[in-house]
Amino acid sequence: MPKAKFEGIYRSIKQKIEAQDYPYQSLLPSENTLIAEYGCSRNTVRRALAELSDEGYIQPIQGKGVRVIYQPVGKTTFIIGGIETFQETARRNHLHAVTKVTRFETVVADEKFARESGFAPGDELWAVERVRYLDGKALILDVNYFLKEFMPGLTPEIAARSIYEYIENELGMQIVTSKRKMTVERATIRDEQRLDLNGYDCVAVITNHTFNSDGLMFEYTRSRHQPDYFCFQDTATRKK
Amino acid sequence: MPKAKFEGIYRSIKQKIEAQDYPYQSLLPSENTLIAEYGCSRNTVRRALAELSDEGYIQPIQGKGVRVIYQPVGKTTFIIGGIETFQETARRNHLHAVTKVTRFETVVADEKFARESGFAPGDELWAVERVRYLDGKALILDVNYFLKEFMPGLTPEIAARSIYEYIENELGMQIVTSKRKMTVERATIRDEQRLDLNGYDCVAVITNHTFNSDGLMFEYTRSRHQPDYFCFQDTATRKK
DNA sequence: GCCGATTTGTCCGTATGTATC
DNA sequence: CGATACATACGGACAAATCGG
Repeated sequence: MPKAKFEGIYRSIKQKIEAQDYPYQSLLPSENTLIAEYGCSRNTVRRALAELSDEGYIQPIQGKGVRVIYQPVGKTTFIIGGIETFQETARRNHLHAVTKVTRFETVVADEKFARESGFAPGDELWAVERVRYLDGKALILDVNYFLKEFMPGLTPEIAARSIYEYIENELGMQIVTSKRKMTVERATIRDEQRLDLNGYDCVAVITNHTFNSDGLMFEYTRSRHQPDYFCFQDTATRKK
Repeated sequence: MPKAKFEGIYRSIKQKIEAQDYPYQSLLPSENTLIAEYGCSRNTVRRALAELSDEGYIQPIQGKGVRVIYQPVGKTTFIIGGIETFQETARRNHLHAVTKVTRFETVVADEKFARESGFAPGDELWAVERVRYLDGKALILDVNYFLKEFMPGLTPEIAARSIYEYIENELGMQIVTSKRKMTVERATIRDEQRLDLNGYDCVAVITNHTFNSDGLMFEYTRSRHQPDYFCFQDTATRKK
């Protein structure tokens, strides 16, 4: 059940677009029509539309209407967008997921690592290395660093299950913002040892800074992906 | 000069954050303070803040304030984010850019290509292949398809300069939304012929669907990047 | 633990500007 | 030119979260 009104409207319209009830290239009902339909103010409708516009579902055209630009994606694509846990991603793609913890220890950030990661020198961190398997193939090598102070009770067993679930359900901490960088790097010896590289000499690397609901960075992660199952989606809008 | 009021406020605050006038981890002045400072309504301030939040500059905390989570990026990073022309990217990174057109012809979308690209079967398209050089190294192989009907006057000379400039300045057409997919693919024979791969056997591939201000898809592009200078940035916020 | 002040989150109604047809 | 549709802006109201006394 959506808490906010605009969210319900957002979901309703989104669903109709995905069901192609509002088909690709068609114009949505006008804002005034939607106001009448949902019994709300103009601002509330516009808020829902803004969200859909951000996600690349629609594009408003001043004086004309709101065009649907959503097209259903091919079912084979493996999407790593938004902030999603490994488990969520696996489930959505109907794949069997296994996680193996290959390192679990405490480290202290030195000057150099602080600059790289964004932590402060002297911060005590959990260093966790995990290999992710999908359908028996080792595809992702994750190296996470967590501020120890925020999760003193972390264990290898939790790391093998889902750290995010632990953070959100056990600790009641909310993950809000995630800043990511995507690059391609040559595979290291360690990549070759840990991953099924399938002949590739490169990996896709996602570097991640995660902030909790207090605006504090508590996680720094580098994920190294075997290229076959890696896909990253994005929508950008150009500033006027 | 910003047309809209909220945009001026957005830029002002953004600048202060980048100058670390509002430093990392600090709280912004409260909305009421900003209202007084900029002489505007609450909605207008909030609109500016929403934009900054989307871009990962700030994170609002209900009941507490708005935390700055922006940290200046290292100067070596080469960012290909937003919708930016090749020239804009080169200029921002102080690199000398050259473009060579290696293919320029008309094609008609068949059934298969229509499914891949999102064009309609039978659409007449410009097919343009270009190699991008930065500081003398061939780093990017672009293959663009444009709806011919929208740009009948396209020439190889324009393609060698800047097609986006032509579209926006000459044709007065506005580019609004761009949907992108990022993957990593094994380098092809053609990649090896055209690019300075520096020993890599992979390329980063960005697949792009571009919509104009009428919400019509008029461009489909696949850009193949040599890994060394490739970086893609993104900010995600988790839904409640 | 409670209360009140502060701060952000949501929603409403209205007015005016601008682009399209 | 007028009607319609989206864009911007204002002001007000109440809810929800935080924090200090």
